[in-house]
Amino acid sequence: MSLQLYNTLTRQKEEFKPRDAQHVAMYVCGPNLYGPAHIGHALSYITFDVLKRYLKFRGYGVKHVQNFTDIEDRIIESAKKENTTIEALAEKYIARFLNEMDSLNIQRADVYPRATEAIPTIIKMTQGLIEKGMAYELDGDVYFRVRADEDYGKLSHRSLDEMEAGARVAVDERKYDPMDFALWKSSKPGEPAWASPWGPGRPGWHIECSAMNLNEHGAQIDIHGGGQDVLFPHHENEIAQSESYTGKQFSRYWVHNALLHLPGQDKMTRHLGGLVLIPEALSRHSSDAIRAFILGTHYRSPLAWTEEGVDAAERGLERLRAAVKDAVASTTLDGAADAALNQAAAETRKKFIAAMDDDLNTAGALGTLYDLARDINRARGEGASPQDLAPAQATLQELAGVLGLMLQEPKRAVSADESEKINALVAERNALRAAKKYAEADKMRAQLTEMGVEITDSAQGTTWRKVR
RNA sequence: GGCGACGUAGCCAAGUGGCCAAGGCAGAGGUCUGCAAAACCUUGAUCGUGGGUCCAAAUCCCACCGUCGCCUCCA
Repeated sequence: MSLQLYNTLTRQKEEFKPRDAQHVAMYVCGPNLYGPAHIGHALSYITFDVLKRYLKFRGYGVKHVQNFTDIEDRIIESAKKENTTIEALAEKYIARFLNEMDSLNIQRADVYPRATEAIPTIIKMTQGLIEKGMAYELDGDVYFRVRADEDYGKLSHRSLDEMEAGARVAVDERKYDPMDFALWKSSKPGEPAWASPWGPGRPGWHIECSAMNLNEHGAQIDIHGGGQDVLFPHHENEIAQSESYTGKQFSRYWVHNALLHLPGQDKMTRHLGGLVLIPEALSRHSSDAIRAFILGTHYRSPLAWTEEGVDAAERGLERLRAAVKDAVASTTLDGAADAALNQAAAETRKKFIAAMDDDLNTAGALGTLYDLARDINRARGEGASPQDLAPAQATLQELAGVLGLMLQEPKRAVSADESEKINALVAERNALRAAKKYAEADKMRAQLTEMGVEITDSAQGTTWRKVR
């Protein structure tokens, strides 16, 4: 079997075949930089991070391009509100965005082009579209002529007539068709502007992605991704522009993730409010837990963000983390038991791949990891040595890594002073235990718990960690 | 109005024609441990409702009920 991906263009799962058998050109729509990212963005970028990790796991080289939209009406608005420039605003949110994505263990894209750096290509494409009769100028604005594009609507599967019947947008009477959209917008005095054949202006919202794709990937790409909310009009318009300009099929596969919302509310999006920002989420949960929570549901199903849900994912993760810890027994399994464990690991790998091949069934894939974790933990209980467990543990760690899970104990930073103090208290308690003064020892446990220190006694001694 | 999705155990969620309907959380009982924690073992569902097709349906078809997304800026 090979990877099957749901393609929005054809509305079905298709076998994934990149143009080049070895390399995949992937473009994922990046954020508009008018404000901070939220966990809805996290969901989308985690989804495509897993897609990329899986493609690499399957042996492909991947060139991943993700844009930053750093010029757009809302950015101008936000800059005005914050009394700063669009450049400064963009820099601020780019730094913050990259930092937050790193915290979520999302691998960085290979290139992060910015709309403002693609202006020459944008102008070139706009001009080319005018020359082909696919676009027209009106008082310094340039519009794409949707009626000239015979397959306009093929991605979102709607016809112009249908859309116009239900249109909720105010109609600009100057345009040939109400659905014609701006490639170039003339700017008003005081607004950021670039020189163009049509006078000073700025790019429309959709053309930048077409231009950046052309710059970074060329005319054709394999995968174009984004949230379902940008399917229409953004991606529809991107196809229209790019294919009209190059005369070639733009992207072979279109992948869209469903949206995240809060219980009982609409999708999370910045202009509606009701946001959970990423630092807020990370202050309460590990990045593994956030990822496991998100990946526990298929990427094309909508997901309600709940603190309880993420907490549940965190508790489940503990078993996975326990499974990759060292064995302490000095004995070894007998040959049959050891072979059975290795067999279980091989089975897990197969099932994991089968699940991921099926349109990234991360929930199913995650399930196979829990099964393997149980096998490992059981073997450890039966006296497996570190050498016995190592191969299965390596498999678990590797497959978890495909989902971007690190399986490390979340630890709170502890100062040297504090550490010394805790060590002293733990030693004191152990002295009491050695003297069988258990009541007093338990009082000390309570005291440590009060301090946010969790202690664990075992035959090998007492370990502790700061949990809050 | 147009297009589309979904309804599986207390909660989350895989499975889309045929082995006992994955897995996680929570709950109950147990093993281990001075205690605790962890880990492990045991334990729960005729798959929204009503019809139909089929030797066989959670899985296909129809109807109904309910929830939701997109059609406007948005990951």
